[in-house]
Amino acid sequence: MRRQPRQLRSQKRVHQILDAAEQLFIEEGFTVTTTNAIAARANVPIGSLYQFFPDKAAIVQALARRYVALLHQRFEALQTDEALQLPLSDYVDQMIDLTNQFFKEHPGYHAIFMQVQGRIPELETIEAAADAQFIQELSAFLLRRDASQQTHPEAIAFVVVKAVGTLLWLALSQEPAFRQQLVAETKRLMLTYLQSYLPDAPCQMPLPDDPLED
Amino acid sequence: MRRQPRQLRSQKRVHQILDAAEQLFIEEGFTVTTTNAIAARANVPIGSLYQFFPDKAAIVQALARRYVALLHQRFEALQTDEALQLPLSDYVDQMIDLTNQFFKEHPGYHAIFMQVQGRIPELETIEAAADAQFIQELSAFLLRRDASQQTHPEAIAFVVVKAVGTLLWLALSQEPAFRQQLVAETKRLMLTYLQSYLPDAPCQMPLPDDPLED
Amino acid sequence: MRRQPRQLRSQKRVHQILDAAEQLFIEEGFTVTTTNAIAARANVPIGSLYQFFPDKAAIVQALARRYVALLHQRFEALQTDEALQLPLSDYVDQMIDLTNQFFKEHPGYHAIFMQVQGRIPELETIEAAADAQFIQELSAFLLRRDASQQTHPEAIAFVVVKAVGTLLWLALSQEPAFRQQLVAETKRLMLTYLQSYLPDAPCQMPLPDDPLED
Amino acid sequence: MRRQPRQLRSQKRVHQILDAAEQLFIEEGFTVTTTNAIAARANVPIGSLYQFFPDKAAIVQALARRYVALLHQRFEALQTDEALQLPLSDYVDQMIDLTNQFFKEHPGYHAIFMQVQGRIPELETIEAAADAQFIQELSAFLLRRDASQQTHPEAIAFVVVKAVGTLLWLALSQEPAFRQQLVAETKRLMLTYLQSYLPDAPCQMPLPDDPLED
DNA sequence: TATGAATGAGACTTCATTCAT
DNA sequence: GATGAATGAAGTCTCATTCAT
Repeated sequence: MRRQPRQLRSQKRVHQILDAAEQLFIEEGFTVTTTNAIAARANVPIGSLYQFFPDKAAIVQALARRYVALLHQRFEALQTDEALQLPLSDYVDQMIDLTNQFFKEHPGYHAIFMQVQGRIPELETIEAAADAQFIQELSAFLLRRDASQQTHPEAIAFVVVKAVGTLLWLALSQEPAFRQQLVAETKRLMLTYLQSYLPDAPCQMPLPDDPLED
Repeated sequence: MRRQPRQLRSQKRVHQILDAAEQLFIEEGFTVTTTNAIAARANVPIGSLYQFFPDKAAIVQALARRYVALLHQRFEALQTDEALQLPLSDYVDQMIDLTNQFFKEHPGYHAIFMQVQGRIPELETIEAAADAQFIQELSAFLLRRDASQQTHPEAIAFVVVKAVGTLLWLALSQEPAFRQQLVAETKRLMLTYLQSYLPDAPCQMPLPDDPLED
Repeated sequence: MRRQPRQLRSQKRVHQILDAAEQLFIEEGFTVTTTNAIAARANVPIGSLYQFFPDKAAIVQALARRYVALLHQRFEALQTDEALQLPLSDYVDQMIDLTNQFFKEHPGYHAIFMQVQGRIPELETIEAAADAQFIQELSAFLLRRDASQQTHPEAIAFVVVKAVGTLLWLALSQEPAFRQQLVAETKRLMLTYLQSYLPDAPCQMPLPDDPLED
Repeated sequence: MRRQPRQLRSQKRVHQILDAAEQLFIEEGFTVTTTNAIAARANVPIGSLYQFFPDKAAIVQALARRYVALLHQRFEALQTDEALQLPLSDYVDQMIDLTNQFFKEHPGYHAIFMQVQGRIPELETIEAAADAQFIQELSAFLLRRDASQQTHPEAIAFVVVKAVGTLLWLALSQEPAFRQQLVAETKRLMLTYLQSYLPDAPCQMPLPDDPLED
């Protein structure tokens, strides 16, 4: 960002811009969305937009950071000492419900990261950093559950983070009934996988019972 | 396509164009790549390009169809009667090796489908049709292995197809050592998941042994 | 024309081309119509088209000449000795009915001459020559009716030819009822005008009675 | 228009663009004239041109509206109560002189309307509305002069408006001497025609005396 | 500091015409 | 002579960014 917005009005403007950009990126796509369109939707003069953001890329970056901070904040709440006591299936349930909820609330998250693929190096960096943090936390968590055998917790965490992310995101655009099935299957996918590494977990694996979802 | 290339030379030209487009889409991204750049890279006059493709979108579509046909052809070779006799772990190994191999050979596959997200409706259709076919075949295959309990094979197949696709694609851009771990973990992910539905398979799940990779 | 078509098939082709061009110029306009479209509509290879016509302009010119010859041929039939004996009102009636009929049969006539305005010098020449001939014949005809006073028959004939041409052409695209009124008014316009120069004509000028028209 | 030019400089720019377009349309024709050429002639960057006009068609439309407004303004000044007292021949003289003067000053008027025939629907609408207004005013005026017999003043007004428009426009491109004759003949054409509907006017119709013209 | 009109390189696409087959 | 694939100059229009006000 070009200028740190100290005044209240400025901070509001930055938020307006990011919200407008988010909407337009979702509705129209990143490339198609013009900076003038963002400014117009945000009710902010284009000149002011460029006072806060040096270029279009900076807007996506700020948006990405906002997403990452938000998701991370929610995710952290799950990696507590109490969570260590939960049955693995409960932990998986909560993690996936949390992620699913986040995607429902922020459909721009993946949309942006996918569309901008490889065109804004800084974005890759942000994504990589965010992933690294998730993976780091998740693998630490797994080690705390069972430090005995795991030789490569980063790969495991990577698989968990990315598979969950993708499946839940794709589920979003499916018919409601199918989407529920997909969410349930994602949970089962993760549970069976993690169970294979955490043998203390109970072996019974009931068929999913399609719990009601809002 | 505007004109069906009947002569040999024309068919070669169409391939040149698609190859050039593939390279550039991977190197630069879809939006940034210009039709003139594609024509230049293909050593084909821009006018000739437009004789075969009505617009830029048609090029990605042709590329997508080419990918889908190729991948499907390989995939089909796996869904044989003999494959039904294989241990599940061998089947999963082969499926994932095959997909991994395809992605290594055609790094444009996912790149294109991800980048063009939502901007070319026809492309969504092609992707949806391809997915539907994979999912259909995979779920039919799973049913033939064990028709007893499965209530929603489409959701299972969806999860398998999409998770494998994403993880292997992401693995591609990782360091070789880590990539090998990811491929192995993807196999384990799929195997534990499918085993939970096909209980006839043996329960022993050895730790991955990081096989050498080229 | 590049080559005189001697063979029967060639002559047929030239006609096909002109007919196709006529249709397309009327339907789409001169500029928008491509030579390839003309060839396609005429079921003639584009290469053959260019064997007969050196360029697009040559096609319009040939078309123009075809129109002019046809209209002139009809017009000549009116400038006879017997027509000299007719009451002026009958002569005007016939001339206007003839022109109206021609425009109905050949809606491309004016369409082409108006649209190409100033872009093909040769076309101007053709039009000027055609006009000159009409004006010449008409003024000769008027002189034969009454040579006593007329000092500038060319101006009179110009006014007659152009006013009739424009009004009937515009009438073509009006609602049938209004078009009939316009044709009748055009007759009255010409009759009153010519009567003022040919005083032997009867003075009674009945209101038009809207004769039925097909 | 895309943006209403509020500042004085912007309004000047719009006028520059319209003036440049007018010149080029007259000199080269509508289709041949490029938007870049218009911008260059107007000394305005092409981007600025597109700030005011969404596309090439919009430029002709604006031009057409400018013409129509101007001509109508002049024409209105003629349809006064005093004009009702004028001898018909004076009224016709003034109307035709006015139109002739307008065409001399704005040779683009008819040029544009004729060349664009049928390619820009909005232009047809503008022309039709303008014609309707002229015809409406003229027929109202004629009715006020003599309401007794006229059964279809719209057709009469149509004939007057279109015949005068065409003849004076064609006269423009003739040699001066012949042009004067044509203008005089146009007056006579109109006078004899209208006299046949307004019998109170004197019957004497002197031969035109070729008044000097600038 | 705030504004938004101005800028122009460059994208996509067309089509009259040629010429190798 | 007949064909139609090949050609590329040129047209329309966009949009990220600046800078005078």
